[in-house]
Amino acid sequence: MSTRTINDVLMAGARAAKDKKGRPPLKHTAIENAKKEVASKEQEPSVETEEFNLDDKISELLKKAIDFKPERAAFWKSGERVPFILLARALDLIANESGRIAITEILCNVFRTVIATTPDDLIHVVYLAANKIAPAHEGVELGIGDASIIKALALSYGMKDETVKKQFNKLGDLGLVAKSNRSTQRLMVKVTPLTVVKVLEKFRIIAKQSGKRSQDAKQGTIQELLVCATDCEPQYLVRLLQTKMRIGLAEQTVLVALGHAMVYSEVPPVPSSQIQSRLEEASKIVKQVYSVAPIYDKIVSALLSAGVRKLSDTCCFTLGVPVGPMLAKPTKGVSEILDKFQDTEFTCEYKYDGERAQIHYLDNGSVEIYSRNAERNTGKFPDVVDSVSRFKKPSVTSFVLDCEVVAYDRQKQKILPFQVLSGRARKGVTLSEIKVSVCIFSFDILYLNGRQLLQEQLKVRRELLYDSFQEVEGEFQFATAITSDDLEEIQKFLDNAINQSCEGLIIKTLDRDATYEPAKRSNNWLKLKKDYMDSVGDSLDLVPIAAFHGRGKRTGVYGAFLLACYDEHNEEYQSICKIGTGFSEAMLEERSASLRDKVISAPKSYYRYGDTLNPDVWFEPAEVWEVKAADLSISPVHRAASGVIDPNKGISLRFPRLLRVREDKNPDQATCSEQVGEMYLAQKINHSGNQDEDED
DNA sequence: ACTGCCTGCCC
DNA sequence: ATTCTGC
DNA sequence: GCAGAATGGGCAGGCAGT
Repeated sequence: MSTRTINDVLMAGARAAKDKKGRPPLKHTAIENAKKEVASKEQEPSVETEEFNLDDKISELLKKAIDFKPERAAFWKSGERVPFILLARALDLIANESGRIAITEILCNVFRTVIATTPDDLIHVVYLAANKIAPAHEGVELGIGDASIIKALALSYGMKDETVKKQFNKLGDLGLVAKSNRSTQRLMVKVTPLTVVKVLEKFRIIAKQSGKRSQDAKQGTIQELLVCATDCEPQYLVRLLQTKMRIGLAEQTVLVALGHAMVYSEVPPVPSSQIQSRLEEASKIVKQVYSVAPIYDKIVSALLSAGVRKLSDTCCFTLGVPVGPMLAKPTKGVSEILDKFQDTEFTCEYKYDGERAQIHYLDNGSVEIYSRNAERNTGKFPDVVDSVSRFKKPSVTSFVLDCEVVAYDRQKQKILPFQVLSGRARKGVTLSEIKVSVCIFSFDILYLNGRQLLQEQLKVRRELLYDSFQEVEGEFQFATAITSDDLEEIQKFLDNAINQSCEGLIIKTLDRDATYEPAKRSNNWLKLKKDYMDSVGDSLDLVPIAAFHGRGKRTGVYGAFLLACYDEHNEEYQSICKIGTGFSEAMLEERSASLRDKVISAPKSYYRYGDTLNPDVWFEPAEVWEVKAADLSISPVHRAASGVIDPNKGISLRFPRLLRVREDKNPDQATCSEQVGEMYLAQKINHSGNQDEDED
């Protein structure tokens, strides 16, 4: 690193054009040339070739796909590495668009340009656009968060950490912090322009850096990138590092744009009469393929060599590679379910409170376990791996099971709370040192003995599941299920589920629209939890006593608040949770405005809270908000009802969200500590064996 | 060796 | 996880 | 209804500082 700096040779003209609209922008040579030159804003580089103006090139990306000509947008020679500035500028264009169609077209034009010039770089552009550095199951992580980026920015721009933090609070985005500080740097030394390959390479280096002084090393690598970054590059480098693009572009749109780009890149061109249907077909194919084969390297190389229509042949489900798990949509009650599944046969299953596990059993006898987010969890569950031989029938030679892994007390034959499961070690676990036993509750099968089952109806899949595996008490069980369309029966089943420490129900069609739809929240699966239902579940009246500055689209208002219950005995407010969801934008504005008048310079002496919380502002106790939660938990940081349940620890809320403001209540009428304690004890989950049946 | 902060990942 | 919002 | 972007509690594990 050290002496390299901003590439003014390349970008001065671009800035001139952007900053001062009246004046014609300067012209420039191609990048190869520019990087050999010593910078001088007025100078016309001496050697060779095509001149271009970056703004003109980039503005090509805004053209409708039909009118877009990749060669007009390209400003590097075919075969040369794609400059990162292409992507950064495209992201900047996308940031100014709100419609998904427009965003998709811009990205599609980027992909087409790369395909037409340097197809070898398409994979890198796709990775960066998707804001990934490797397939999820490979477990490659940057290990960089806001704190590290703040330090790196401070180092790069010669500022104090505190100054960066201040700007972060004001601007609500570290990318914008980078942007605003970059422009003050005008160092006149040559620099190598960033390429997409280089950026992705550095990101992967950051991921690999570990061990002693690795934080410094990572920050050094970030600095190397920032030093080479010009124009809007620092902003988007930082956003990529944060894994928060905040421009309305994410994976689904990348997949669509990629599919579209392949259609437009076909030779000979697709006749315009067919374009529309081919675009829809292509995006559908790419999305579908990605959901069963989430490896961009394979997809992109298959696309480039055989085209989008052959993608499904070349690139399909593989044992050992995680499939996107099917998800469910929230519903507010049994009647909504009957409504949605009117004339369709459906089944209800317990929704277990554990973690999703997709278990792959390969023909060679090896096992892989993947999380809901496609992380490889095999090393965390050696006990599950070990039990495969006990729960699979001998005829089974390969499978993929969809399950929930739940902490389980084998003595009492009872499900244990989620918090117990999360206490398990995660890396390099060996059978002998396991402290928390688990039971697998299986509810679906996606693959069996060489046969893919995704396209089969649930009725068929479930038969195969029941036939091919055997329950082993406390180790492997089938999810409890009933098939009924009777409202009361389902209601009762839901109550049973709750009584047996489950979260609620999952409801699924059996015959129609009952294929396995990877990674989609389809209407086929619904979830029903008590706390989704109006006037059911735990709701509390709590007092906002502090807040945190909002980020991104919440810049300028508070993004989250610290809530407290009231302890009448000690006349103090005890923190119980933070809250940041459930607010409409208008409501958040209102509450932020209202509470800004209640800001105090230090927390009240009668506030009890974890000292690691560190809110940005404290408030006078002034308002009462009704908040809903799924559960109450023993908290390591919050202080609510401290001493009531646990001598030292307080209670907190799981999944807190705002319901409404209680204009009718004063802060001292908030839910009190005793009530919080009672609510905690009332949870079925705490009845650890000695209480069989309560009420009705 | 202990502790606290940070990050990623479960929900 | 939950929730809201623009398209 | 999709896709994206705000935000929650809480845990283990890695690293830095003492």
